[in-house]
Amino acid sequence: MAASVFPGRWTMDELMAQRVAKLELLRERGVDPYPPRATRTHTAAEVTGLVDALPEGPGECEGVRVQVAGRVVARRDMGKATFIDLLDGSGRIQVLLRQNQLQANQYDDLKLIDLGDFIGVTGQPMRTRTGQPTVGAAAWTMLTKALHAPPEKYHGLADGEMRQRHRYLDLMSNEETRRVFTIRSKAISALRRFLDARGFLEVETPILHDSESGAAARPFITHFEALDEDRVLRISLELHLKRLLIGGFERVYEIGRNFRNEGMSFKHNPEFTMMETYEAYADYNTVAAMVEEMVSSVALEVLGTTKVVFRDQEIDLAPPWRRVTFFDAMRQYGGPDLDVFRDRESLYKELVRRGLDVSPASGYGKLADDAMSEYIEPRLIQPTFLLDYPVELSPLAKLKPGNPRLVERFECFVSGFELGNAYTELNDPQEQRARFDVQVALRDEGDDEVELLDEDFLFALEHGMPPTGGFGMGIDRLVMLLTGQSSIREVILFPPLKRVKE
RNA sequence: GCCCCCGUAGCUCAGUUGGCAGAGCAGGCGACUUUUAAUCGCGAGGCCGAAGGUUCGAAUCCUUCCGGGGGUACCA
Repeated sequence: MAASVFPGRWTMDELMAQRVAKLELLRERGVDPYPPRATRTHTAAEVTGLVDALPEGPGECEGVRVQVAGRVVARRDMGKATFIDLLDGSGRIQVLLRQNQLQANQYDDLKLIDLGDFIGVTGQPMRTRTGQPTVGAAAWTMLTKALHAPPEKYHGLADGEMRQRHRYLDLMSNEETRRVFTIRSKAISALRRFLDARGFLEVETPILHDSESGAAARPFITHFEALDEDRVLRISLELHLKRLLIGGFERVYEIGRNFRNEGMSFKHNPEFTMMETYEAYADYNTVAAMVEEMVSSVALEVLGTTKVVFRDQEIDLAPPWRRVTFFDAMRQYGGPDLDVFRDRESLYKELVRRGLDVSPASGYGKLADDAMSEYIEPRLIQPTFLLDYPVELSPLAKLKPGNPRLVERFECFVSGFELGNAYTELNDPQEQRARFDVQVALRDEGDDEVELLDEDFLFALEHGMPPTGGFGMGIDRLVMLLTGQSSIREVILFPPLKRVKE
């Protein structure tokens, strides 16, 4: 019995038809099922607070009248009394509607209320026999009529595709989903407070870039009609933020979306939220101290503890975090000794001998990175700074004094994945140009995972950037850690999905 | 890109070696003035993701496609 209500858009099924009939009945009586505003004097949590102040046992808040509003999420019809659970932004509150306490036809009209509707209720806070905080209703009003039934009330919405495609249904039916995204929001606020309190200035730099820069990744390409030029969506915030240090800002940060046109996995999403910080007169040691304090204090503020559970392992984010060098960790975890395999050819042969699937086009840096991913990364469960990377892997970081093979760089790892990345930033423009040239040469040899030369950035750098410590952190991954979610898609409200084809 | 798994009522899920399509929740009708996954009674609800094929007979077996998940490759 499918009739089209809105041709070309929906097909009305029986359940929807019943709801539309109720809506039309309301309109026939002159009741607007979508009134322009509602008055609310108390949230669900505030009513609960009032009732908690009552003495033990059943009772009422004498002389107190409240107005609450929310979505109808459960309903228990008892004959001449009906219980309705309302959900608002603060939580649930039970409403008790009794026939002899309501005006005129209001009790009979309860049949016009369906699960999923928003209603407002005026009444007296009370505690029931079973101890449940409740609003004893004197009147109710329809605030918004819902035309579709909500998901199953006990199990919620379980289908993974629907949870992502229709996140609002997931949010309205799953408490855990609301918790995850509340924590996400609070964590980002806490990061801002932490950095603001340290004198960092939050800035916004362009998302549309002339060319990809600041990282090695395939970009999304778009077209700028007014200029008739192609642009790429940024893959990194780095080079613009450094320009601001050159301009004289001493501490800046940006929290924003990066876009990398690459694969998706439990820890990769094509658009992801990155936070980068740059601090003048700091180096990677200063940054490491800040990072461990920042992450642990955010956890403490948002969760009340520095201990989190991720993939069945308890992780303590409290400082100090372990520090180990790239070369030492490689030896410790049974990888190739990079002091022995010092050039591309020997390292390549060694990795092949060890059975790693490596590309003959890769440079030394990429090979070292491959070995790191194999031997080190999965082993770093508790928070760890991996220090001092091969120079070939890090064209934007400053050389480590006394060792021309290494740069002052760390990545921090938790639960076997990378959380952040920091450099003592390279500020020698001639050295920077030479490093870019090496990258270009690598690209010419077939390694396409290299950074592009950015002439405008080099011009800026030639004007002088103070000694600087820079840091980047994947916010989505931080939220995964804080919420215990093992898939990045669970911490992104609207992850990308394929179009549904007819 | 490749491999594996999944898709059944609005939602959550059963469905045996191929033999008439099932339950709970939601929704409808009825009973019930302190329930809270309310309870009880009666009815209703389906193109079994789509299209082909095998078969007397397909939700079930085969092929292709669509969508999702997991792995892997690629990728900071």
